[in-house]
Parts: sequence; C-alpha cells; structure tokens
Amino acid sequence: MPLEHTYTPVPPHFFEQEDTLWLARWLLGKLLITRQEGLLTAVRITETEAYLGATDRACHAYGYRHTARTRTMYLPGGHAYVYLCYGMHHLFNIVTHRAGEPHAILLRAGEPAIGTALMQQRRGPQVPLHKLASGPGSLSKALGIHTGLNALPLAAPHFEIAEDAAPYLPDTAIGSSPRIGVSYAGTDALLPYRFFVKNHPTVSGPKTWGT
DNA sequence: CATAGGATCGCCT
DNA sequence: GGCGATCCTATGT
Repeated sequence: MPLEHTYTPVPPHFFEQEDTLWLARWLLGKLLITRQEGLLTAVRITETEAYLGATDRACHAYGYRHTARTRTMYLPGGHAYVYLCYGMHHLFNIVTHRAGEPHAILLRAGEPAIGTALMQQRRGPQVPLHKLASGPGSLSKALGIHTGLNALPLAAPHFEIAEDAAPYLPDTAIGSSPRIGVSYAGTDALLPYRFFVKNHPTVSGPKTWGT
C-alpha cells in the first residue's frame, strides 16, 4: 500500500451510536473502501443522506415496517444495507443505531481515491473522473457494490470505512438540504437530512443549498 | 443549463 | 399490477 494511502479502519460497532444525523455529517471526507476479488477501490465521501427509522416517512422501515427488504435495517449499526432501485441500481447504505432501530445512511457520492483505473473500467471509458461516483447508483457501480453484499458487516474483506490524514472538514465546508427523490414522504421530504461537501464537483444535484 | 422520457425488475399491496 | 432513496440520452433554451 503506498504511503499516501495509509488509513485507519473504523470498527463496525462505531455505527451503533444513535445519532444518525451526526454520523451522516461525520462520514463526509472519510474513505469508503471496497475489495472485490482482491481488488481494492475507494472513494472519499462527499455526499450522504440520513434515514431516521420508524419516525421518518422517507425511510423504508417507517413505522417499524418489517418486510424481506427492510430486515437488514434492524441489524445493529455497522452493517451494509444494499437494495435494488428502479430495477437496475444497487444503492448502498450503512445501517446505524442499535439493533431494532432501523436507521441508515445512504452514500450518494464520493471522490475517487484508490483504484481509479478499475472504477473507470466499471463505469465506462467516457465517464469523466468527477462523475465516476457521483450519485448513489454510480457510486455503487464504481465500487463494485451489489445486492449480493447486503447485510454483510462493514468490515474487511468486502467493505471498510476509514480515516486518513486528510484535513478536517470545518462546518462551514458542509452544506445540507432536503433529501433527493423522496417526495412521497409528505412533510418529511422537507427535512434537511442530506449532507454534502459544499461546491465539490463530485456532489450530485444541488451543491450550495443550506449552510 | 433545464426538462422529459425510457430503461428494467424486485418488492409490496 | 404499480412503483421506486436513479441514470442516461435527447431535445430545447
């Protein structure tokens, strides 16, 4: 591993804490690392969305709904929740909070950090660097994430969240906005539960809303 | 740059 | 049978 990619993995149980909004902000600037068939790829996270479980109408597990799909969300924090969206996109979430409280954080965008050539290969040669992992479906595709990895712990070999020596992101560098694509959620669609690195080219959708 | 429409299928009612 | 926590392309401004 090259020196510039030295990093410290975060243990899965770190995500058992209950403050999902804080975690969604905290994830910005951290590394999401995946390994498929021994090949390492990683992005630096630039955009996330929090889904706050039973009381959040935008959450799949609103009202403690139990279905085959939502089963994963009831696992303790630190597991991967991967589901198929629109029949073709594999969306990647990190389950948070204690077992039985179905919170999750959707990872929506990141900046390529490790294994960029492989991510380019997975996405196609025409895709510009800043779009390789811009948008939740694209991010999963670049990192080789698919529903076969659903319910696995967020630990080696498949996944890791890690910190490295990157500069600390001050609050003024972070924006928030309503979540994307949840108009079905009534008034909860207006809650500012989307977080992003302000003005970062990899962020999908609005880059400057909020503070 | 903004908007529109089609792709495509597992999950839920 | 209807519809998504989306993406890509095409068309118009």
